[in-house]
Amino acid sequence: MSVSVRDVAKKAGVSVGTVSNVINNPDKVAQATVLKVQAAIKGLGFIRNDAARQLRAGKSRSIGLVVLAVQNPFFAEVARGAEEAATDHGLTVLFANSDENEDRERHLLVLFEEQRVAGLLVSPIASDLSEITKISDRGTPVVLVDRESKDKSFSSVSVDNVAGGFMAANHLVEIGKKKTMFAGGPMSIKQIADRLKGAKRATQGTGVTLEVVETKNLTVPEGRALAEEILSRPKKLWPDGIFAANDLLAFGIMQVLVVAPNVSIPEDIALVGYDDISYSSNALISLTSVRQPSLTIGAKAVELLLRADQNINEPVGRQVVFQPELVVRDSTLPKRIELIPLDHY
Amino acid sequence: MSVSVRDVAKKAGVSVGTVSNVINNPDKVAQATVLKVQAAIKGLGFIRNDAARQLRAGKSRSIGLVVLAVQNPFFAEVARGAEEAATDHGLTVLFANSDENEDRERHLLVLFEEQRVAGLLVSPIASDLSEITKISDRGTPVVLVDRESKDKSFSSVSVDNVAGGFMAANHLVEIGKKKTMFAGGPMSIKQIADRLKGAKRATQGTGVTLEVVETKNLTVPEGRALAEEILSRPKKLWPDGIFAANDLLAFGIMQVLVVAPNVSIPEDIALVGYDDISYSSNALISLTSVRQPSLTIGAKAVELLLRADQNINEPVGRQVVFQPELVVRDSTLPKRIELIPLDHY
DNA sequence: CTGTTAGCGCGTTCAC
DNA sequence: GTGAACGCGCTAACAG
Repeated sequence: MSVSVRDVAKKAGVSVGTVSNVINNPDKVAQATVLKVQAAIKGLGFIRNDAARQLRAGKSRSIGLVVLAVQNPFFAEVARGAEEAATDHGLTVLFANSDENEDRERHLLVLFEEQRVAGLLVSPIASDLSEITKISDRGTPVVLVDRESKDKSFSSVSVDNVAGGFMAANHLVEIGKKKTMFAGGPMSIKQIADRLKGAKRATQGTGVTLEVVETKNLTVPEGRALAEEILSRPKKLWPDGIFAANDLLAFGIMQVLVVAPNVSIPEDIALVGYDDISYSSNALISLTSVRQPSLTIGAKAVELLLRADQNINEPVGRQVVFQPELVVRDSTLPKRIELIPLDHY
Repeated sequence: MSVSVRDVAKKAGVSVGTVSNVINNPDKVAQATVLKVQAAIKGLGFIRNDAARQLRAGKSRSIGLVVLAVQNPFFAEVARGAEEAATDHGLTVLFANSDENEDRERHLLVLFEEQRVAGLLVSPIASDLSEITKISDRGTPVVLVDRESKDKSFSSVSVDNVAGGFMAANHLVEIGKKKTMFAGGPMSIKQIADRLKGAKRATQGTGVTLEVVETKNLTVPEGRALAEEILSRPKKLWPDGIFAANDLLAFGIMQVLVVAPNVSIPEDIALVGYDDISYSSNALISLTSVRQPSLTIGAKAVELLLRADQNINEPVGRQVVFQPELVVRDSTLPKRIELIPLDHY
């Protein structure tokens, strides 16, 4: 089979203990011996067996990340952030996709627990956290991502969607819009409902109206259908500012409005999206959007994980809630300093 | 620490061997004993230690996938395909991101090799495959993804970019276009150069001209700039069909053409993209594009991996080259049966 | 059918 | 600064 420390020891003419020390505590070994052993390692192509190492250590140096969908740009960035933070601590992040499937999620959690990962970052599907509670009780630190833990039994990192909704709608108010619209749905998704709540708060008592349109989903075609419905109304019933609950929806709306002969963005209708996915800055009319600090979320989650690890006796988790940020672009404010477009793909 | 088979054995009043058999060979154990042991496992919250299991087995049940960028929709789908195929064989896929960074790639490969993964799927950055050759020589099966192995020493799964380029350009010829344009770059990327080669082959000898514009990159802004350059020409110098080397570039072109007052798509200018990313079907004018069978690529890669595993003595790898597929939409053919839009995000 | 036991490859004692 | 021996948790082989 593959070469082991014993083979290396034999070739270098030393004992296995010395080989181990060369790898893990080079300071404790004479320089000449170190070189001899390293040469043997290279020559034999020795790769240490992590299973054996873990078995001895009792823990691995990887952390598991279970997300709903890797293709979602938000989670992709969270993963990136987590990866960077983990690397700083000598850890590696292993991704897995739950695909919004509870069985898959369960399976992956077991898998990671069997691997005795140093910690688990989870954006859970189910509202029922009992499985995850058990894992945590058994000693694997868990941090919830993009979701708060009601009973504070876990640490969590999330974003304030009410604040994000407020920012978006408030921006429309500030640029002088009077008849605004919130578009998004389904309202059963807590994040969406929160964004609406924020929007209502921003318009309340300002004399600005807020028409609420609940959509079936948050896709481009849905946005396009909505925009067509709006254009079919008499012009006096048009909103003058639309807050779409995510960027895809906003793109759909924009596509239709851009080619309509008698509408201009943002003069007639201003448009705000949510998520700030990379396409936002690349749209024909660059889209004002609410940006979630996804990289930071990932990094913070890792940090909480490590903290939990050191300080197991901490009775309750820390709930970190980030504030989103409004990124103003042409769809609400035409005259501005040109930003350098992001080169994503 | 965590509960072990010994604890379970004690609680169930049996020996560790029996516990192991209950987990791995339930048929060999009396029904009553099985139930007793399972109850103990549940009661104690026993989770088997995979490190120990692997140490014994010599191999893990996961396969490693190293891609250039998870956020790239193409790789995201390859990953999905690999995941599904792996699941069918009781394996799990662990992703990691090389981020187009050679050091990171090297690091990840070592990590996976230390884990003694059952196999490795890699879309390598460097043209130098010597590192990967070493890994393969040491016994970990490797399959190259989206890249052919020149010397046939590995198995690989890739897509025929020449054929894809041919399809795209040939489609423009078939719908009666006479002055076509290829846009894309840099040509140092082999995939792009191949697409151009195919496009040339399709136009050659047909009387249709092919103007080649090498772009700096494949982004939306680059496409927009190109479209503006075209519009600034006298109309007689406009191309009547454009083949963009990827969808993002095509979107940029489309955005500008759509709002230009004196151009209509596809009558004046038809547009073909490449990759068929999910946004393609959602564009204002849905985009004709060349689709790579990304799911299938991932699945096939896993299959080759398993085959290599069984049949180590096979001297050379199998090179599987898939043919892409042209998906015709409104940007080249306005009147067609309406397709149901994809609901991605 | 069940119990006992020997390693898998490594890191970590301790003696030297 | 070095080497020999033990054990992490599990599985497989064999003995009962």
